[in-house]
Amino acid sequence: MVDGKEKKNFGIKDIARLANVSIATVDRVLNNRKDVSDATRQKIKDIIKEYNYQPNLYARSLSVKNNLNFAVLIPKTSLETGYWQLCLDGIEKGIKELEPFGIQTTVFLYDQEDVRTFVKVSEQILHGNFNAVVIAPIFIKETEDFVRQCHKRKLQTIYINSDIPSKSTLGYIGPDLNSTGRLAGNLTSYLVNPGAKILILNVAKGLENYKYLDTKIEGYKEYLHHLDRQFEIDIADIPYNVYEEVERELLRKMKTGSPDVLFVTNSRVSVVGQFFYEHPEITKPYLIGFDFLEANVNYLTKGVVDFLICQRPDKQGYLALNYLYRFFLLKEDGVNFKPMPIDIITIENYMFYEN
Amino acid sequence: MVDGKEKKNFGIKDIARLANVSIATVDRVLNNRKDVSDATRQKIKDIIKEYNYQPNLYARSLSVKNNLNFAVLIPKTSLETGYWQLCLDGIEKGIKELEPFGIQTTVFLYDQEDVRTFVKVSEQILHGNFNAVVIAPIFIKETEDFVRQCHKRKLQTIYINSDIPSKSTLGYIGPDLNSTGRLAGNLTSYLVNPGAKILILNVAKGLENYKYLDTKIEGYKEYLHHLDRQFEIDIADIPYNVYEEVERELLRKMKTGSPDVLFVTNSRVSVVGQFFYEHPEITKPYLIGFDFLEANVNYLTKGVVDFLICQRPDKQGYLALNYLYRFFLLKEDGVNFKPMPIDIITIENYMFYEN
DNA sequence: CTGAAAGCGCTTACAG
DNA sequence: CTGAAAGCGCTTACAG
Repeated sequence: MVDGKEKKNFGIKDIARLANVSIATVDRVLNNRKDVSDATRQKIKDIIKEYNYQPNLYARSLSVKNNLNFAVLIPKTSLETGYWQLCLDGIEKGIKELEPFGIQTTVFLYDQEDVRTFVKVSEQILHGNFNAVVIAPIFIKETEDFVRQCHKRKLQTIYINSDIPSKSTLGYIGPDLNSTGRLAGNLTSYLVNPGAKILILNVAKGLENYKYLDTKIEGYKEYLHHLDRQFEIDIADIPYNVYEEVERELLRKMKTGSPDVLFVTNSRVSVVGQFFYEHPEITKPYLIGFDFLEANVNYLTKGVVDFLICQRPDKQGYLALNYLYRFFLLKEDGVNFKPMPIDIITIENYMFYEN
Repeated sequence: MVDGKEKKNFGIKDIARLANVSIATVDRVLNNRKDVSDATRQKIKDIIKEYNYQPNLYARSLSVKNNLNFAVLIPKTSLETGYWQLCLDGIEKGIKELEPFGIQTTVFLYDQEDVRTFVKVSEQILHGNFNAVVIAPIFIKETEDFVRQCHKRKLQTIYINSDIPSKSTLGYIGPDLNSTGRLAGNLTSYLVNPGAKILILNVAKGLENYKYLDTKIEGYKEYLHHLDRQFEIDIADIPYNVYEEVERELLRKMKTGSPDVLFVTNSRVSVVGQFFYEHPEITKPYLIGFDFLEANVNYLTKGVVDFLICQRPDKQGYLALNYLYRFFLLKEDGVNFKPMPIDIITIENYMFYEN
């Protein structure tokens, strides 16, 4: 090495030299440990400030023998709700990034149609040796019980995807559901004339977290009512997993005066898309729905779905792990509420989404 | 440390032990250096595969004495085009992340209204000791000259924000301009009836990179013509920096039959917003423009601007630095073309954008 | 073709 | 209250 004159980063050694102490003492000051006299502490702090010292996080990570274990508790993907796969993708990306820091993350999946599976895996987590758990709540009461147990055992918790009343220790990362509904209302308002017929389709009967869609619907209605344009708003509840039921309901609705806009409150918009694709004789209303799932994008490209509102489920999971990392390793504070961006996807920008 | 049983990461030492060689030899294989017999090389490769060895990038970064110097060459922010500040924000974020890796990045700003400033700083870069330069091209010819000089000196180049015909070595990260225009056309199509009057406002006369807006306009017209709905499309070129000119032109246009949609081809939509805000007596058409600038968002919240199409300028700069890091440190390949997401922002989702 | 040793910037017992 | 030394997982001259 004869590069000689190259500037090294200003590091802990330099501080020690300038302060006439050992690096161990500098380390004590940096990490706010005790056992340092006020005089030396102040001297070192001054030097840190003067030279604008920035710790090398990679060196820190390399030397610290962290033993962190994180758990992730989310629903498993089903055919009907490919949504959770996206969430898992982001989580897996996060897991890979944390591995080099010596952080082990274990994913636990539960069946969102079977509360017993939730209880079962949540107990596994309690008996495992975890420092924190990322939770996507579906079963409100059981999640509350679980979180209470976690806190007893000093297990940090953080919610993603949907918030519930009883608080986690580190907050919530996910969409603001009311705003999500309002945005759908906003888009709707550009599509129709005063007095238009609007049909809200809740293709969610049978899903446990069904209730949380109400917040979206409220936001939607609230926005439209506020415009005061005499819209005729109707709502239909349909089982989430039976195409025939959707078909029957839609055929019925279409007979009694076709709506101008169909607002599907969740990712099941592809089923509605399928209906209009298979019934080309029926004039298609504008169609708005949620989530960047393959089936949904498929009907978007066919021109059947007009707008998809998306909330980056992958980013939620990724960010949650990232926050845990920062909380434990960088000692930063928790989040409390991190609203995700709400994206509008059409046939002309879907191809650039999320890369 | 008496944690004893905790699993260490499987590392270079373990490979060395299993292969009965020294860690130096393992390193040679890992980094594809020569001076290793085929037999040992194969043995080591097998072990790497079998145990799915993942190098600790932070250890690597810590040990490697990299001497990388990057340059960034972008326009400086002006009152009229706060856009470049956003770009700079992302670049500064990237710079901070690269610092712990011992990478020094220097930002050079030029005046997009004065080509001499571009020539001047680009020469500084050539005489500095840089390994790569991130360029936001405005002056086509001068950029081409500069890039040619860079390549002579083995300086890697990468474009952001807008692409130009003569190639950089590492590609382009930015929006696809034609698609951006098409998306605006797509939104327009939802707002109007057949035969509607549409006015394209090119508030860019006097800007050097004026021409590149043509690509957007082409995409816009192309999309609308394709719909075959007898739209009446008009276009107006207006100086980019004089409100009075915008006012005069708009007053004139409004007299000869008010358009239904105004499409402003760049970030100057706030000036048009200002016009309608100051002329409440005039019926406002739908208003579509570009970029998440404070002034634009301001008129979005006032309900004057309807849609802002945004291309994450901060992310471009950040990604460009990230790619350089990966190219030099992780030895990954270049990009060639990385289209940015194209976002649609309205009064109901702007508050969650980009956090 | 191969290995022993030093070093990257930090943290962590341990000894005083 | 303080410091010397070992170690995190890699890379890099240097010696053979």
